[in-house]
Amino acid sequence: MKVSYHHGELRQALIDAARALINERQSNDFSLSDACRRAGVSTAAPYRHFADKGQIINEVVAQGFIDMAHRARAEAEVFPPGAPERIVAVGRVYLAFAIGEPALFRMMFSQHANPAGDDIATTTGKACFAYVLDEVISYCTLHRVEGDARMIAVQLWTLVHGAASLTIDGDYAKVAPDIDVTRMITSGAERLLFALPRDRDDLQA
Amino acid sequence: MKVSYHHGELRQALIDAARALINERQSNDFSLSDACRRAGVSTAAPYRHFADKGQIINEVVAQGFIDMAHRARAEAEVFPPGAPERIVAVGRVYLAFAIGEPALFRMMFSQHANPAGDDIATTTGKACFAYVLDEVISYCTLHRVEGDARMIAVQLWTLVHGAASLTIDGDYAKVAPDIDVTRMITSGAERLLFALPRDRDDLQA
DNA sequence: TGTACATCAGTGAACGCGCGTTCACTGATGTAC
DNA sequence: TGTACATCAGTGAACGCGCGTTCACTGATGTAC
Repeated sequence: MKVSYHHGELRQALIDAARALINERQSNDFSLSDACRRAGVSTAAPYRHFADKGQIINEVVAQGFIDMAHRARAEAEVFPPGAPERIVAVGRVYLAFAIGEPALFRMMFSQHANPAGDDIATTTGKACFAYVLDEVISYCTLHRVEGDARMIAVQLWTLVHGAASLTIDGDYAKVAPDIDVTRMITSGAERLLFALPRDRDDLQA
Repeated sequence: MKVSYHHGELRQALIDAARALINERQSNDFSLSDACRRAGVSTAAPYRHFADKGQIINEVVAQGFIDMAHRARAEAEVFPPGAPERIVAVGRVYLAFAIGEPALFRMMFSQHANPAGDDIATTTGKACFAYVLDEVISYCTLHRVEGDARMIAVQLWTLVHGAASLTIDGDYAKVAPDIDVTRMITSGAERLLFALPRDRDDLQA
């Protein structure tokens, strides 16, 4: 029930509406007018709170990163530092986030940073990525995993990110519909983390 | 020089124009009118060759897949069957394609297939993915690589795809600007292909 | 506690814009005889 | 080889649409005295 002329929480309401629209339409080109309709205000109202549409998108992306990092942390911190389950938890949250809000996920990862790189979306994105990498690096350090910990962390991130992308874009379904994505990631992560390289000629071109 | 009233190659010219615009604007929402301008025809002309804008997009995506598969094949077939360089070549082409035409790459992989899945974009996409997987599977089979060849193939695909995505979206730059993507992929691929699992408790949750 | 008033957060109408698509048309092309 | 004519591949003007944004405005809120 609308009880007063002033909305009170319009800023956040518009961000929420935009996020909902992005997810419903599975597309990043939601319209600001739609978001206003959903929030129950006129199309001019947003300009009290945002400079333009782009700023709302930035805010939505930023909140996405905050949510994702928050969920990952919450799931990981159940386990003690160094527990392998922490890495599994982070990966699971990453994949679940992509499946839960695919269009938002795509937007989060395809914002080309402004040159300065100091907008809210870039900042929160960096923090989120850094956390993901840190979990793996901590694990590697604690367990003296062989190899460059930072590179292994990037490899795990890349594997999970690729799996999330190919899943939500329906590409696995086209050519490997039977694949169990979680199992695929887990087995890949094991090999990346724990593998002893065989003594053989390698892939170096 | 326009020599005749009839264009002659308008169909392909429009596809080319659309592809060029997609790449120039780094965005999938190019306008059909722009493509017409570029091809030097009126905005009504496309409707002699295509039902609607969507059909042009499908065609662009399909040609993208055909190009990518063609290039990968060309680079791979320089080496004899079973050579590890074949896999490297396919991965290199995959990454180079993404870097060369990032917006097209994104469109290719985020077309949600129509329910029937029988449009040209889906068909060529399947063929392209299948070829990528087959290269790895053949290698694994020939060299009796330990583990499920199909799963390893999907893991390599996923790793390369993730790397391509994170590269073109500028995400590595945010948090690991020093990473050498090619080296990261190569080292990851080696571990995925040649690793002997260590005897230890694993990541199974 | 009451009141005057500055500030704030909305309204609703309008704008210019570029879009995808349709329409009746016209000039070029290819073919049958 | 020449001609009549059906077909084809364009034109250019117009359409309706929804968009992001601006504008002058108004009603609600909060505060100083």
